[in-house]
Amino acid sequence: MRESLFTLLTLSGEFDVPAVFPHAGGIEKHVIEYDPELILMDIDMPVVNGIKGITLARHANADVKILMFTVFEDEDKIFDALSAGADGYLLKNSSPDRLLEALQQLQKGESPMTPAIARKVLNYFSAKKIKQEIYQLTDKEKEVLKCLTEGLSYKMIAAEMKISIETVRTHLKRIYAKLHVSSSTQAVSKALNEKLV
Amino acid sequence: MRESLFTLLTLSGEFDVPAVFPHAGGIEKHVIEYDPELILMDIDMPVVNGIKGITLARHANADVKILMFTVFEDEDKIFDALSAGADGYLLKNSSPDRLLEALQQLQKGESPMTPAIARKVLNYFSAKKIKQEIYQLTDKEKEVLKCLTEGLSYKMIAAEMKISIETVRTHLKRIYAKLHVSSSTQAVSKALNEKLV
DNA sequence: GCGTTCGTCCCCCTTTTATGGTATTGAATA
DNA sequence: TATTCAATACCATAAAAGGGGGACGAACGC
Repeated sequence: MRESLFTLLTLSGEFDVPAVFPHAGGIEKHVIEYDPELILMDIDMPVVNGIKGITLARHANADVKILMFTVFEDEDKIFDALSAGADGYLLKNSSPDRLLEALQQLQKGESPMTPAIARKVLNYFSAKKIKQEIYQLTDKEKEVLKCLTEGLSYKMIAAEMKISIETVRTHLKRIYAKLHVSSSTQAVSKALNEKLV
Repeated sequence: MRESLFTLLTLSGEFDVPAVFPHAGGIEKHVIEYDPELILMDIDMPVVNGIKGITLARHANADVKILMFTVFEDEDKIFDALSAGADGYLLKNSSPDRLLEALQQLQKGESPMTPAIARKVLNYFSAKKIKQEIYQLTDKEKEVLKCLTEGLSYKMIAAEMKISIETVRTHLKRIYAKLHVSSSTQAVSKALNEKLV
């Protein structure tokens, strides 16, 4: 795989491949030594995996463009890679032309992504509004929950909403019951993770 | 613009364009009437804009695929559109071929995105790790904070980490000081919003 | 060797939350 | 009209969290 990528990129005449490695071990040194513009990174590698590799490479050079080129399309790995600072994410079933195009886009500061990956990323933004309904929170309950996620205490929520603290309590009880939680942190966590507010 | 898109799509022989509208007014009715598989949507339109249009269209048909095709590339509009449930986001400077390809990808359930848009979306994920450093949380503190964001009580965190509850309390005190907060909900809120864990 | 940070643990005391009740009002609705 | 439900409010008690302090060993750097 590494061989054929090296050949592809070199023969394209567009890129110069100064080095190729079987894993991300010592990547910090390598990045400093070769000072590449782009890095093509797999995820599942021995010694140091690609996710960790991103972090390490970023540490050595904050500007180097890193393209994930891997077979993994499970959300965990994608989000881990993107969170670690990957600049693009292409699945290995992409065509050689697409890969070359992606590398050029990276040079322009853009972020090439396989549409299937983009799909998962977008789901992160939209999937929320659906769940919002299933808990059947009333408007007031949502308002209280929103205050809670902003870190307000019962007392502050009461002042903010101009209601008694006892009412805040009552709302919270019902919110907890509806969300099936039993503490403010759980409620905030659920609210933020599922974008209920 | 609408004319030429209609012509392009029709002549491609791949798509059938049942209707074209100058704005998103009455889109719910239109969606129900024509029951389209795909919708190509602009943002800046009179009467009802494209963002609102997404919400309305989704309301009429939760499964219809919506592709934003617009000149806007400011983050607000992008995130509003994606949050509202857009399935893809192409800039109008894309080639006709790219547009046709994008529509086909939509049919497959994928999410075509102009790499420049993807860039902004990715920034959302990675911009965080920067902040993660400024609070200078230690590894243990991060671990405690993570547990807290998962809704665990002090007692449960202590059990989970196999340390005394007093140690948990100490960690929390230091975390609160570093994050400049004074309650668990504030800490969880900050941690989740700024992706500290 | 000395200071610092980290991780660990303990005490005391106050405030806040959580849980379980009960109850009144008004609006919507069957 | 009777019923349901959302929103309001109160009480009591138990549990949890927050804020102040102090202590100690290990690791690290200077």
